[in-house]
Amino acid sequence: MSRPGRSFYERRSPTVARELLGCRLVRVIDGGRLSGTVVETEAYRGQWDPASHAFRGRTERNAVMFGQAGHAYVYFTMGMHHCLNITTEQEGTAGAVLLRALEPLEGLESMKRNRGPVDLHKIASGPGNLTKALEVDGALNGEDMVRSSELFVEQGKYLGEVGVSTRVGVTAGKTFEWRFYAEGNPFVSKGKPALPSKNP
DNA sequence: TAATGGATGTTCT
DNA sequence: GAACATCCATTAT
Repeated sequence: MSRPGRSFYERRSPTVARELLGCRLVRVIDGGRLSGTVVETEAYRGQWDPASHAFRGRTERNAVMFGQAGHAYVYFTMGMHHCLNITTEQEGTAGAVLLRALEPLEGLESMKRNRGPVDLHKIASGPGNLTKALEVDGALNGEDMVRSSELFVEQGKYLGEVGVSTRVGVTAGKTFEWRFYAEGNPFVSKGKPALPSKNP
């Protein structure tokens, strides 16, 4: 299985996000492989994207988003969870793709141990659950996923129908439909409804 | 089955 | 001090 090269990631975030569907995310721990097929992603960019961490410019936390493409951007959110992104775009331009859900392939027993007794379909469904299942945390922030032996992507192609929607859990930037998912795949996280019902 | 809110810590205003 | 790229248990329908 080959890996996408640097140039795969050095493109616009939404393009990379769509093409990551069907690829395999691999996490190596103590020589064992935990992996799964990417079934849900979200694209984030920089100054044009008000939902992005990089919208207000470079800070200590989001510096990785401005660097070379193909690196891991891991951040801690909501006091509880880590989220895993892969940086995109040309160096100097901010961009990243958030990995939201995997369909588990290898290391299922380890993932179950990491997550506790939950439904198989939910083991790596949702960005916080995904990082917990694969034991990804801040120590991997900045990791070069093109060269890393601990965390990387293997080439794959998704041939099914691609669903598109607004991004989950963001309050700004709703004009961009930059969430991509494998249509009908039970491992995709449902997220919040796109339009919460409000009384008039 | 759908909606609500608490846990929890980092970042930015 | 407020907001936040979340998750899940609890409550209401």
